[in-house]
Amino acid sequence: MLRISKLSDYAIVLLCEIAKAERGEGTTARQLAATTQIALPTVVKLLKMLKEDGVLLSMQGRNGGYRLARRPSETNLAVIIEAVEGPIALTECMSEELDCQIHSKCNTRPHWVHINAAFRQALSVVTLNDLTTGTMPVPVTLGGVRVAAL
Amino acid sequence: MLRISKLSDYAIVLLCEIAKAERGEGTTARQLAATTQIALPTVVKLLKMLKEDGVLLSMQGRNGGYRLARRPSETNLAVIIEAVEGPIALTECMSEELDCQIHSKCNTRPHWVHINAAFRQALSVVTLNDLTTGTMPVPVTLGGVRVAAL
DNA sequence: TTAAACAGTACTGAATTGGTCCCATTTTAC
DNA sequence: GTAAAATGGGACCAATTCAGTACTGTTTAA
Ligand code: FES
Ligand code: FES
Repeated sequence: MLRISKLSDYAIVLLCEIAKAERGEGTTARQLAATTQIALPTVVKLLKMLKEDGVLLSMQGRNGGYRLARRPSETNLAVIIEAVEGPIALTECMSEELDCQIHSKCNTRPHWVHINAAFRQALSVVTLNDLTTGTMPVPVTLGGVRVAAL
Repeated sequence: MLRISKLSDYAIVLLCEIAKAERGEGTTARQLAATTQIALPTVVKLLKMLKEDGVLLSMQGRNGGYRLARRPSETNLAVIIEAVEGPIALTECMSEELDCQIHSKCNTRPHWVHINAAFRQALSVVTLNDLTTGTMPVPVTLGGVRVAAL
């Protein structure tokens, strides 16, 4: 099927919510669970991951909570998805130094490197700011031909 | 992890092999299993899928086998992957008409449509011909900035 | 001192994926 | 005419990955 995981999807929703609340102050896991309808344990798990990867900052203790580590305009989808799912590597041989005996003399690898980069770039141009304010997508061209559908 | 499935990877390998053998004539599942080292039942399964989606033509009977339905230069990665994994839909709501209650007022959808299109395009510019002859990737630009890494 | 928050880790059940098996049908060689 | 070699079409099982839960500890401020 080739889709991003549910957890990544949730993470994006959570971060949008945090970005909105940012006008005031930090947000707690409990509040986020309430407003997004995502189960609290799941919210907690995701916020931990995002913190770990430097997307969020956390404050412990009584009046603690989470805040964005960077501005909404500097927090993009590629970073978010990588925080939840790990590095974007469309094929096995892109992430690990595997043997790859099947591809006899690998003509395919350079193409995958390229596809991988294009995909990551497409993700990275979309920021939290775009998602919360409704900015339109950046035009994309491939081989000189405009791509962006719709 | 966000990667294409092993089966898609195998399918690409198989098709490269068929494309190479095409100089002569069609190829059988048994031959492909032998040359690619992929287990015969798996090869059979994949060839069926590719046939079903119109990527391959099949001939039954004693001297039967498989051939490409179109020229190598007209058979691209997007089509191959879609034959094996189904339509490219990075988020759930892109394929099914689901309710999507979580995203309050969906600002995200247009961006996903865009990312999806960019990704599919990146896949579709790579053809079997490129993979077997070692053509270099087409340049990609995003918002005017050249992307293609390496 | 206590309550509310994050930190870390381990575990379980569900869903998807990868891989196998079986039998039917078609075609050709002998 | 018959047997062999190929595809056609299911159903099926095993292994991995993913999603979700639970528990226990640490920090901070009222
Ligand atoms: S896929 Fe890794 S070398 Fe070909
Ligand atoms: S993701 Fe489907 S409408 Fe937002």
